[in-house]
Amino acid sequence: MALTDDDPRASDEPAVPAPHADTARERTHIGWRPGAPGEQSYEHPLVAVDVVILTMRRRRLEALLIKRRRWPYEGLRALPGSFVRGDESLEDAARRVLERAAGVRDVYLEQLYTFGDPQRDPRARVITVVYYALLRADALPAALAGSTGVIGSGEDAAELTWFPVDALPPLAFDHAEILRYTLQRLRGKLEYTRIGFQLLAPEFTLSELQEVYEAILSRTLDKRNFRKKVLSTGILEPTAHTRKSGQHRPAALYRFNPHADSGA
Amino acid sequence: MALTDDDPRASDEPAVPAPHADTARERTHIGWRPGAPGEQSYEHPLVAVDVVILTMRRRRLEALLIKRRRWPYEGLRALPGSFVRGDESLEDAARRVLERAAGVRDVYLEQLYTFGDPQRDPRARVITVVYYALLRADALPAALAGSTGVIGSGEDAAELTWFPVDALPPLAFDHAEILRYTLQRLRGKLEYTRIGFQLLAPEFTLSELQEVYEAILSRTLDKRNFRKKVLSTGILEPTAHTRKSGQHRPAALYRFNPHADSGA
DNA sequence: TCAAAAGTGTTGCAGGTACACCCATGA
DNA sequence: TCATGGGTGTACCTGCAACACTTTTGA
Repeated sequence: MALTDDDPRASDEPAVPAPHADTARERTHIGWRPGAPGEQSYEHPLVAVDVVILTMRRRRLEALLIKRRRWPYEGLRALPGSFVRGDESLEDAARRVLERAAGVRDVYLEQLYTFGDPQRDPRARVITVVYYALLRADALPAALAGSTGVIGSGEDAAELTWFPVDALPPLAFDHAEILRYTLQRLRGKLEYTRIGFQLLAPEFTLSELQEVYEAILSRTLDKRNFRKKVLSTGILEPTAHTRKSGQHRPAALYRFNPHADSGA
Repeated sequence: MALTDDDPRASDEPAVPAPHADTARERTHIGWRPGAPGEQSYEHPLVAVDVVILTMRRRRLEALLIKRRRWPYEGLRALPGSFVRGDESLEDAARRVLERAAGVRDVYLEQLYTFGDPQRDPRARVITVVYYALLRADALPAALAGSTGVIGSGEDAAELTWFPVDALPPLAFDHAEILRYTLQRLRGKLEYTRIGFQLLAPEFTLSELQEVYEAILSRTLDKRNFRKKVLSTGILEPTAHTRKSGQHRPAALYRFNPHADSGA
């Protein structure tokens, strides 16, 4: 996790104390009892959500990571996250994280898996329910359009950076495993659902769609077979528009047809 | 959830108090504060695991359910479950539930999904990580070989009953939704993994294997096509044995070959 | 006229589906 | 000899993979 449970847009830390921190606010949190790092003496686990935020940038699939500013794993990158509040659903918590980290709402969001190894967080027993979100690059807020952005300010400023999923930096906690698993799931779902469209603007070229598939599957696809297959499903409808880019032939723009059958 | 966190083989109740119960033991549990039923005033959620325990009985897919003996949903059936202990992983917790409810170890167990609606349990905010387990009917303990068994004794005795998944009784909490989702997942996995074998004894006939597929998919399959397909994958090896049953031709027994490629 | 991406068809193969009859056994 | 489940083969169709050249545009 990375964003606090308490501050609206703020630090990259959940409200679990570092081993020698001992403020009143921190001690109000259950699930942790004073002790050396690594000591296991909790009664009930804490519950967090972490969100793998993915988008297409520069023709690659990239994930949004936050730089940790405290122990443990200080300086490493981590997934944005938060503790789950008492009155919100897990998905609501994930959407809250998503809005704080990426400033977006109404994006594709799906629960991935729940990670609960007792040792996964040296501070406390934290069970994390992981979601992944697919964002359209065209709908990113200006602060995140570049490779690096900052949310919050002053003490609580947190640096957010996009990383290609095939060139990730060292990650905190078990977040490397979580990202591996996310990609595996995404590859599986790509075959029998329509999640690929979630990474594209409402109108897109067939080449752009193919790039999404190639980025997720990390292999190239045959252009003719790809077009044949995707058009034969009937889930695309042509628009009257074209996209001119560079000094070559403009590409026809298509639109996703939500009324076509099957998929998800 | 259904089995307590405290007793080794016991009641169908987690250690969350009924609204007016107020014993010392119950009050030691965090996440709940005194109040009328339905009142939401908790700080941190509790974490439970529930386990969908499935097996093939009488040629049908059946689930093991416990009869609730307390408010809420008294008398209804529920999934066996427990709170997660501080020092055990989620899967360990699921295996503990599995051993208490069904008396089995070393069975196929997989995490399904995490359900966390704030209102899903009227007693407290309980997030449940659901696992599903596939049991071989031939390896069931005697107490569960019949349709109904009892675990624990006296006050804590709990009645466990097998129900066909297509003829379930009214279920407590959101457990009907959980079972629907389990079947959906199982159908999906059946296509591209080998989970079907997890419901069979080490040696089995092709008809038995087909029955497993038909029970999970809830449709009949063509016998010739089914055999052709499953044999062509090379994941079965014939044994020298046959099974005689009734007054007809004995069936050849096959064995799963774990060294064949692909699947899971 | 060149560079760069868009666009387009055919063929072979593998795998899925539909479909009906004989076999081995015990009562 | 009969009833019961075990066991087998062919023909069609669909979907996937391999494969190369022409078109349109702006510079």
